[in-house]
Amino acid sequence: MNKKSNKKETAAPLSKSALRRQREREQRLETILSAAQRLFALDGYHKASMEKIADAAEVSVGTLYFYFKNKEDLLVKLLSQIGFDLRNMLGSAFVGTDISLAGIREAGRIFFDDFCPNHPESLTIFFRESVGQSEVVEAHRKKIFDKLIDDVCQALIRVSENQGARFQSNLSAEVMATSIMGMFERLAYQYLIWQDRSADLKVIGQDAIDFIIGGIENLFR
Amino acid sequence: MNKKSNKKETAAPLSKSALRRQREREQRLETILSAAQRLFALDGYHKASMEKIADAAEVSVGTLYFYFKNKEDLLVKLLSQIGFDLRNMLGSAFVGTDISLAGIREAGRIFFDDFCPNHPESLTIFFRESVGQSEVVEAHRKKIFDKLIDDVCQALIRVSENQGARFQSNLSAEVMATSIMGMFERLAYQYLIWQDRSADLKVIGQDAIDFIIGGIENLFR
Amino acid sequence: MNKKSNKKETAAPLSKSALRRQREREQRLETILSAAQRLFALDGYHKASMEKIADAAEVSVGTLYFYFKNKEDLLVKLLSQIGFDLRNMLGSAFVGTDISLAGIREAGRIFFDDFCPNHPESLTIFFRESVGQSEVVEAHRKKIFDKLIDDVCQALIRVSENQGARFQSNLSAEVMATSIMGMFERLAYQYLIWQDRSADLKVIGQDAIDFIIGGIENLFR
Amino acid sequence: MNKKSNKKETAAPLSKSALRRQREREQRLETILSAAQRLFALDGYHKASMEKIADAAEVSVGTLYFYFKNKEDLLVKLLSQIGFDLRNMLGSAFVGTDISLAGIREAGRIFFDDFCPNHPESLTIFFRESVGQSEVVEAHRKKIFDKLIDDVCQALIRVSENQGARFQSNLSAEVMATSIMGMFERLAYQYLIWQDRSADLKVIGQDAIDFIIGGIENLFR
DNA sequence: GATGAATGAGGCTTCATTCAT
DNA sequence: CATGAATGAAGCCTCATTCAT
Repeated sequence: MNKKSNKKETAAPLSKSALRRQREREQRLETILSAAQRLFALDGYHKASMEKIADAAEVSVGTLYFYFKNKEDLLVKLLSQIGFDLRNMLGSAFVGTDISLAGIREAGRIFFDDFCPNHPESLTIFFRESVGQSEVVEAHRKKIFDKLIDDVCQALIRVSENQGARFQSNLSAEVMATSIMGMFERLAYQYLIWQDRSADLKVIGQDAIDFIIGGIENLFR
Repeated sequence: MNKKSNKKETAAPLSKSALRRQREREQRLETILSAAQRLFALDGYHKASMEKIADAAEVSVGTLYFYFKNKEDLLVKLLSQIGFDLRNMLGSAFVGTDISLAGIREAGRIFFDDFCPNHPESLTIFFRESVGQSEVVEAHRKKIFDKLIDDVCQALIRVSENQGARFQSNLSAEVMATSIMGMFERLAYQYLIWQDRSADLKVIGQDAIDFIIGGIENLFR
Repeated sequence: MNKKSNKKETAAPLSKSALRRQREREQRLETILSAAQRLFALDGYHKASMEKIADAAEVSVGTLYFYFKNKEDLLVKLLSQIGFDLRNMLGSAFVGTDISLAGIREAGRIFFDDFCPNHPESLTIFFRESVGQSEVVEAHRKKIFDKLIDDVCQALIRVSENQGARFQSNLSAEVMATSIMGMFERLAYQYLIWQDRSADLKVIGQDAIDFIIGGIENLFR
Repeated sequence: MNKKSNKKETAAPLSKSALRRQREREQRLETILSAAQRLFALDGYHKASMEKIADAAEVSVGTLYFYFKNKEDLLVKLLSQIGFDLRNMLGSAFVGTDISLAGIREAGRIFFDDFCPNHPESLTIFFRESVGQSEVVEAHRKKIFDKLIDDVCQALIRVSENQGARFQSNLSAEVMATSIMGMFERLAYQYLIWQDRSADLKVIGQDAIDFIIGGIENLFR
């Protein structure tokens, strides 16, 4: 690739116009990602053509390819953003998990009461539109899942240590964490993507969390 | 090829040749479905072109369209078959669920110990390749999920009645059932589709089931 | 049209490059239509594949679909052009029709002496290749025929008014106009499309016009 | 190899069963032609697949190919039948044409009052569905048109001889005959195929015939 | 004679990607 | 940097025709 080295990049503090340009650049990137997110969620990844996305973002197709290597890259970037948002929201909650499992409770509440109603498109893309699209995308999904699972896992291990309890097997924590992610996933798919029962999501989340708490306690010996 | 037979012995509703033809028809249909399943799981739904499927099934493209309306129909039929198999395996176990929750345990064991190692392609199609492909396919996935969830739900309700217990909310049973399906799904995805840790699946299943049992009991009042 | 409002449009007269681009666009469109006309007339609508047309127009298949929605649209656009040309040629003649029926004579002369020898392909498409291809195309053919018939009809009504004559029935003018179109059509089909007797077309046209004139006068009471 | 055995021709009177078989054969052929006519007129030549025709005729596709060489042959045979019917109806009328032009009048009446309302499908096929389908079909259409035109032509020549009149040019008779066919064609297309104004057809026919009569007389010197 | 499953060439169309302006 | 016209590979699907039973 023929990157023409910009002399000004290496230079000192960015000039005013350079700053503005960078800001504009980031705004435009955001606009595109946002348009893509909307269309992917609405029409599906395949039916959302690059031209439609360009139209929705009010840029030309060429511009799309200036900001993203290809369509797959667009999805991957979107996925990264979603993954970041998810982890951002849930992460801090999990970190606060102690003997009382309050962190787990809080994380569940945040997911069902905050994230689901406010970011249905993100979840649609993460749980539906990015599934089985290509090896690269799958690898990214896996990475995100692994991180989220790991977050939960760490929380569970901390709990067990605090309680002086031991897991049934050395896989238990991981299995539990994975299970919890699976629950979140399918409940969101069922009650948000397939049906729109966002009104019930609070109750659903409550039940789900109680289910989890019980499950966790049962795996301690 | 043992098709030499006495013509004069035919005396039934369907003639011998008609029977044979029907048998051949079903066999061919099975062959195609099987080839499609293999390719969908291996290459992915989109990369598996109708021509490749025809080649794999050793028939012509036209024949594919003689047996199936279009590519989507092929996937739907495959999905129905998978749904049927899944329900068939798990259904009877759930039915045997009583106070002891033995049926739930058994169903989990069957899924992780029997189904997962023996039908990885089916699960790949059900959990990955059929996701987000079209409205029609999604409708079919939903129907299958709904049935499986309902099976679990019925089992849970039976347990609660036997125990004289009550659910926390009137959604509890449904939420638990959905959660259980989500656990199965993600665990299979994680440990069978993304990694191949089928060797660990027994332990994983065990942990998962214990998690479930604990969760259930916690939702009884 | 889904064109995003171009700042340039509102701003000022189109820039030089924009003008050139538009000119090129129209030229290319013309090139494609012309190639399609040639192939439709020569090979027939069905045998003229989009690929052949692309080759003949020296563009790629994709370009065809950039300018036309689909093959049918290509035919429809072609038809519109032909309809426009026909009406343009005949229209002014009919308008000049007075008591002497000179306009009718002139229109006939123009059709047989000018249009037929110079636009045989147009007539082949209008009278042969666009027949019975689809509901949409038929609708367009009907619209063109209706307009042409109406042109003749108006001329006839004007004559009758000038002569103070009345038509036998209130349908008479329409029937005559339709008949005249039918004559033109079949004569062109017979002596231009099926046989190439363009040399005789002058005489044929003369006879046809005399036939018409006599016919018209007989319908006046 | 489609050679019908010649034995029957040379052999003695046909046996009872042979007669029956031949009758059945002809009936079946008629059934197929009738089904094809219906479907061609309704769905169009291309959209009417051989399978649909077979279904409509309640035979198998294979049987279609026993009675007709291919789809084109089916259309050609249909066309021949239609051509025969048309000529049969109009022919005798034209033959009776004398100084009074009564035969012409009668032929017009028969076409508009009898044929049009009773055989709309035949006309749809002759005037629309068989147009521009292939060289072979076009050749057959031309042959039919040529014969019909010739019938009219002979009648016109007879009239001229009876009247001791002469045509303007040596093409005049042919041109007039062709024009008359064109009128019939377009009027049927306009008022029967495109619109259904069969109720007006009587009046339309009357006007058309008067137009013709006037036209003819004008071409005599 | 009749059947209908099987064939496969060929058509239309889509759309991610490129590149000259 | 932005544009959008142009590309062309690749996919799905149709359907006239054949042939073993």
